[in-house]
Amino acid sequence: MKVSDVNEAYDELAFEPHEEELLSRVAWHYYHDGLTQSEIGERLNLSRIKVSRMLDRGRRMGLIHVHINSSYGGCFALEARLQEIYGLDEARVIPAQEAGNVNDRLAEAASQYLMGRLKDQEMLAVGWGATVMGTLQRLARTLSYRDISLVSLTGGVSAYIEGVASGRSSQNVHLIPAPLVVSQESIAEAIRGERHVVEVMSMARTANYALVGIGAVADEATLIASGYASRSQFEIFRRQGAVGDIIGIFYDQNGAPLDLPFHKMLVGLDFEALSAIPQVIASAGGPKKVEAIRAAARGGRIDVLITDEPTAEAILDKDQA
Amino acid sequence: MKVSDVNEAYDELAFEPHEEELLSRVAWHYYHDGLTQSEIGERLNLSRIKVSRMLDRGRRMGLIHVHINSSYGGCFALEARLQEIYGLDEARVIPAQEAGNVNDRLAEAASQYLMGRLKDQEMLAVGWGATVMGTLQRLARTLSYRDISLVSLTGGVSAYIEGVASGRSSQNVHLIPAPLVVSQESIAEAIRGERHVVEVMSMARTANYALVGIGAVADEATLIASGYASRSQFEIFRRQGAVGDIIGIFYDQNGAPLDLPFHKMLVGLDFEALSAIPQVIASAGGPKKVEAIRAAARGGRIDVLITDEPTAEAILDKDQA
DNA sequence: GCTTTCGTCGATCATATGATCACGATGCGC
DNA sequence: GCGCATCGTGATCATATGATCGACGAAAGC
Repeated sequence: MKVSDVNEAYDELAFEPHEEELLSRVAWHYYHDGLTQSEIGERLNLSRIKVSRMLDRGRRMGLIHVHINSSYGGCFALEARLQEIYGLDEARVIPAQEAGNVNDRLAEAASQYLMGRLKDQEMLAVGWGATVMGTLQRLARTLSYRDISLVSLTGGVSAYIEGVASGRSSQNVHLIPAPLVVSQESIAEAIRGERHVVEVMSMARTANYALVGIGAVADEATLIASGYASRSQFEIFRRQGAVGDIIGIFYDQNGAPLDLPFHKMLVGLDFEALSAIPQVIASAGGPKKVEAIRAAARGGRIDVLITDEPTAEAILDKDQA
Repeated sequence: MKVSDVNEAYDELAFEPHEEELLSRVAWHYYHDGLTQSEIGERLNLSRIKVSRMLDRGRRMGLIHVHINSSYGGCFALEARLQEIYGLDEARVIPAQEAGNVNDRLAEAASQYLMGRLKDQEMLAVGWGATVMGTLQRLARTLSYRDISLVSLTGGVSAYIEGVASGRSSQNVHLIPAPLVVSQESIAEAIRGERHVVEVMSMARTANYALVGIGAVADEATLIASGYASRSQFEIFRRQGAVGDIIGIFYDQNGAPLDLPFHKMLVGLDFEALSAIPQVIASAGGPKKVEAIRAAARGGRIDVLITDEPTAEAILDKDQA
């Protein structure tokens, strides 16, 4: 009775500034002093439930702001927007940072992500690319302790996967024993018809996860550096509307695969098969890849994107319109 | 089994940057997205209890910072320090603000404080001063609805309390029917011996709260403005070490009352009687009063201090040494 | 090499929190 | 002036949280 009287009188005269003071005081006690809501209520002659409601209002009105004191802080908002706009299962954005190679840090992030996600008995299909290689190297230690199978999505993977797989029972590693690209369509067809290749490829279709890189249609592309394609080919691809590639398959700005002779010379899965894998994880970053990543995301080519902060911002900027 | 395996592998490679990322992510989900700890645990393959511990660590390490978006935000830290340093029961600091008279805002804060604190059947003793008057005016509406008794600590109060008390049953208001100061010691003694005065003063001793102002020993003092004292008297008080007054009693920088002839001409309670009241609430602010407030607080003359932000800062600055 | 100590883990339980409900007051429109 | 709607309140209960405990595993020391 007394208490309610007090509160009545209190509220009767409660105008805005006082309201704000009380709210701030409650918030201060709660967040700064670490008092419980009951303790605050006792002190300020408020019911516990009222304190709870005030805190709720304070949070919703933005009076109480929680800042995460970390370079990652700003990244999570980007992740949320990437997930929402492109319908991704998950996005990981690593903070901008001068020190350190971006690709190394992306590989690190990708391996962290996979380590937390891979369960025993599961199978990981890997594509082709520099970031994928880096990720696998970092994953090697974990994989060797665990019952995880590796399978390649394309040819040309053996070059870097063998070192990674060394020391572990080879029965869990299944590679397509061929290059990524061959010189003639007929040869590609022949290789794709090989029993062992067929087996590996059908196994790849059963993988739980696919880890792929995203390539830009730029002269610095790994495909060119490694001799699988030439600059003039890239120039042609670009004129046909190519903005990027995943496992050697070039796609347009909507993420739709192009109809290129080059694709017929690839040894590996096609987009349809790739999409059938439950979760396609792409790790890529850098200014040149912005358009390639955006198109892949828009086209639903990937389920999980791991990139860096400036790239994420650039991608989202383009979709503001 | 599987989950623990994952966690083991996870932690095995857990080095600092990854640690920070995970912590930030947990904090983001918790504070920004409003997920429960269990939900976060599911998503990130962590046990609920571990999420709880990470949040705890994040808070203690300062990774998670809660900001209260209000001008009051900075005041609470000052309040806490005032309470700690001077052993006050409570301190209230109102934010710095250009608009509005400081004394009005102090009176407002004091009345808010009292409204929240006064219970039915309780008695409030009031001293003399401009801020006290303002506070009572604001309290009037509340008091008239409630069973709160008013009593004066000194003479001279009737001048402003009558308007406040108008309309309510006078039986709850007990004033000393005399001026604050008289011209001769003998007159003061005579008044203090009057039956009615004795009664009111003994009633004042039983009050639950005392509300007083703090006066500076400066030419602008209300005591001078109202003709109770002269500038030359103040000059003498100052030379004797006076830094301020409460209910007409001047004290030195340690809050100890001085032995002045002036005190013998006062009609009201002395410091000893004042201190016997459970809670002495002082409301005062402004640059001139810094030293007066500080001395009163140091000397334990008051239990609750209501002041403004710049004054609180100035007071505390002086005690940094 | 074995033990000891430390730190971390998850299980359990007490507590803190917030969702829901029903009530009473206030203010509005008829 | 009288319902009616709306809001804010506290009571009750389900859930979320964090404190405590024992156990395990890793690193350090004998």
